[in-house]
Amino acid sequence: MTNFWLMKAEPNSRIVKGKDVKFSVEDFEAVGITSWEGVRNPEARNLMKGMRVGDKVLFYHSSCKTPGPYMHMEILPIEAYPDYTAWDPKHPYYDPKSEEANPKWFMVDVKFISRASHFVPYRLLRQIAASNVTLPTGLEYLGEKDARVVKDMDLIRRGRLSVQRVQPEAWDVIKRMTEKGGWSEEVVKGEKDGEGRTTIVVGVGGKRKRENENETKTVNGERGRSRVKILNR
DNA sequence: GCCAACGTTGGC
DNA sequence: GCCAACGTTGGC
Repeated sequence: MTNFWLMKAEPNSRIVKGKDVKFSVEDFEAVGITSWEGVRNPEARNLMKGMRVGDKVLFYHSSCKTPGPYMHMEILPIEAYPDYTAWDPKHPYYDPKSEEANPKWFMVDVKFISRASHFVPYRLLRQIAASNVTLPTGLEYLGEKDARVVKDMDLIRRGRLSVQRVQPEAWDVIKRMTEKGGWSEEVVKGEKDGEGRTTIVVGVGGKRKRENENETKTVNGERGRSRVKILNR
């Protein structure tokens, strides 16, 4: 049975021990196949150990201007194997506690399959998770159940793990969103208003300039208790 | 740069 | 085994 996952990578340059740890969706597409080294969290490692041939994975852009998942990559026919970068003192991912005789960290190989037609911003997923009744304009093809599925994602509930399990229902929602879109990618951005709340502007069909086709939604800044207020303008 | 969430470390 | 201090993650 196919299982679904999410794995995070950083698309922006960041120098660790003189080496750039950047790995964007463009980098991934260019290289095609890569080992997923550098995971240094026990829970994330254990999840990788449970990955099987053909499992599907969302490739997630993290620590960047517009974070979010891309479709999709696949686990190659090989079990998790020791992450040898942990043994190299000069490597950014060196961990003196991992010995060759008794490796602490493991990795899998993944293959690039395809990029999303519509990139799904994390902020949009948060907005969907926060909207109890009204889904953002342009996303009418999603139902209340879909919103609940998004709300239940580890990505929303926990956030901080770099390898996560994705429920089949959540995979289905993300997949539909990447196929259908309905929002304007360059427009989905968070802005603080005067009261410190985050304002999320969702453009419809890329018509950002036509004011009356847009809605402005204000999400209460408090974590975990988001409320959506529609301020038509 | 800020900071909340959460994991790890180490003294006891 | 407790828990305070500290470090990391990652969206904002």
